[in-house]
Amino acid sequence: MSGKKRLMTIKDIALQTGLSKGTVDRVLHNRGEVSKQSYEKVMRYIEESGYTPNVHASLLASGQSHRIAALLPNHEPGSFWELFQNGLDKAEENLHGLGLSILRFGYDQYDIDSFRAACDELLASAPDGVVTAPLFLNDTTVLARRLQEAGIPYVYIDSKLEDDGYMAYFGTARYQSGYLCGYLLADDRPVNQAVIVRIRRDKNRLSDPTVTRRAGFMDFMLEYAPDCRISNLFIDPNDPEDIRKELEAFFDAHPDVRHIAMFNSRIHLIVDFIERRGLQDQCRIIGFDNLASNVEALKRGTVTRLIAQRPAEQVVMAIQTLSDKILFKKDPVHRDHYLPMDILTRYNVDYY
Amino acid sequence: MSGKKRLMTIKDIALQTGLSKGTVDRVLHNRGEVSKQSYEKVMRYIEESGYTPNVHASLLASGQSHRIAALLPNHEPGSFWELFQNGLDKAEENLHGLGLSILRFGYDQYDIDSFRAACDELLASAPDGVVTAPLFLNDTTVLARRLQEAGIPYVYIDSKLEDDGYMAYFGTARYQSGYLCGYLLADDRPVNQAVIVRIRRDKNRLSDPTVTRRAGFMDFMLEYAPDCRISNLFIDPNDPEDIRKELEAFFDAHPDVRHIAMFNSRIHLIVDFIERRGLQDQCRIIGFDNLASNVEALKRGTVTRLIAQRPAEQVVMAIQTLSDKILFKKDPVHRDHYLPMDILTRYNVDYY
DNA sequence: TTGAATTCCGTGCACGGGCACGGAAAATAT
DNA sequence: ATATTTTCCGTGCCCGTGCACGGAATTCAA
Repeated sequence: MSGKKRLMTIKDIALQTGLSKGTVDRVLHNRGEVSKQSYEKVMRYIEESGYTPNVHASLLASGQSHRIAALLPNHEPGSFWELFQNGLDKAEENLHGLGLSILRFGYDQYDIDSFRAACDELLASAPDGVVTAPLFLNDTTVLARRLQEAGIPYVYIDSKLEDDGYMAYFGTARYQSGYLCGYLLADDRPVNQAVIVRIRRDKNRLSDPTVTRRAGFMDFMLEYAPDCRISNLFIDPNDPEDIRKELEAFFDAHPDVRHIAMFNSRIHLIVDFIERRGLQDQCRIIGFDNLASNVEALKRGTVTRLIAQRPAEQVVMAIQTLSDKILFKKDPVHRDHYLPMDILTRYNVDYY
Repeated sequence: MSGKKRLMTIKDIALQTGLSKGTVDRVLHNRGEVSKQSYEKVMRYIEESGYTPNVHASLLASGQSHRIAALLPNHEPGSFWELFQNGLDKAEENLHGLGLSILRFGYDQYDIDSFRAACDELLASAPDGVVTAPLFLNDTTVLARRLQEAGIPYVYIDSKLEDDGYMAYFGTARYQSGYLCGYLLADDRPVNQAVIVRIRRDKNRLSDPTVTRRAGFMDFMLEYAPDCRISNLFIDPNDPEDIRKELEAFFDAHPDVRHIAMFNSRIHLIVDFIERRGLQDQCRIIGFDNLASNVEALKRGTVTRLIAQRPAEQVVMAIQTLSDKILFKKDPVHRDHYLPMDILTRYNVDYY
């Protein structure tokens, strides 16, 4: 039922080289206090015998439980960040029993002080690895520097900073996702008018992930439908009445617009209006991210396509990368990982 | 750097219950020779303390290296089955050092004798788990029975048999993928004529994975475009001349057909003809699976959409499931796993 | 030449759990 | 009552690696 092939051990190496396992161990871990000839004898034997240390024994002997910290915005139910929490849950399952646990640190994504507090908490907990999504650019840079100083590996998800110390990044290609959005919106048909619905922002210090998408979108349209008139419509996500009024005003003024795109995860905010006005069968509407409310609208047919970016998978892969590093000292082959942009329709969304 | 929180051990349980670790161990493994009251005392304590055995210690003490067998058709370069081999390679990385290895058994998918020989080889190697894609239905059933008798867990990928013994299945929903194919082909536009390109088969004993897809496709068309005339065109995949002739004859007879679908992975077989005839900009062509040659045609714009079914991921997840079972005795929560049907366009295919 | 510092290396315990062995206590037989 | 079986349980070694400790061999200083 189990393997006949007993793997090579440190003791075997010791026997073969005429040294003790203590010495072999010092060689394996570059811990010095070994003569040059002993060092080379061991190294040579290891090379040609292809010895691999037994992970279980190693972990058992050296490790207690390690901890990975996740620093993400608080996840209101049905929000974008909740999708990431699902990934955390899934990742935790796999870690269970490997002596790894996850510490979660949350903050209010609109309150920079709460973010700073969370950073302090995180550092105080002295984790063995960190996964985070950079929202506050400056303060995340500060955090990154402090993590580097402490020698704690950290992984970015969703978006990344260009500091030089992060171990890996998992996310999607922003520009290309906007380009794709244009492709799906136009869909090989002529488009004369389109509208982009945007969030009205007070100039806070948050990075705006949609600018790059918008750029990709505009470039596609420039190339494919240079004469298309593209309007920008601003709404307040927290004020349904404002949303209704803005949309109403817009569609009264532009009754022929049949193409709508939104570059954040809030496409669900406009479906109510669309359905009430009876536009759902005539409009082509593209949004991002598979929030429950977005998916509902997609299945009803009001939203035409959703572009999703595998948030849970980002988290799972990030944690996987960290645990490889922490437990097995394995470094990732690539640093930047651009995950697929999934195209969701009403007929395949159930399988995501 | 590492955890303060020392996890609970068997010794702790022994101390708390006033028994020895030997007894606790007997309880944990249902090995009998324990009085009812001792058994319950231990069980109760375990319940309320949430004890989890240390996987590493357990594996170190009990296990040598285990092996997982993969039984798949030989993978000619650029073929459908090569995508699965990529998954095997990826899975092998993760297993390295966990005391798990993969044994690969190949066979000629058109030669049932080679399949039988591979089965015998596989069984002779006495693996701890098996992953396979059922092509020869009857003979896979035989294999399944023999594996059950030997107590070896096995996982299906790509498609599954309805025997009761498999541990898990990873694949896509066939019918729905065909339905989706129809949706993408019609794409909210009226369709009067369409053609399905099929492989001319001699009646061999292979299961035909495309029948179910075809059913889904037809049902979609029936609902959405009941008046559409759908032709079936048969080609010999190994005879380029035959392909050319058949297509030519068809399009001479039906010059207005602009919608083409193919339910196997061979859509690349027809792109040559399409491009030579200059139809690429007028046709809507939907195919399956991201073979290199298919992806090329997609990026050139000849193929409109590809529906892919994550073959590598199927393998990775199957092996993951098996190793969880073998190493940690963890059973999968669900048995059947329907993976997403990815919609590939020229603008997102690079990220898969 | 002797003592001290340095370099190098072997021994042995620990990690947490699996499991064989043997022995004490209880139950049954004689 | 003792002998014999059965039931139950504790002890101790093993898995392969990490690492502290102490000691031998060598070098250097005096």
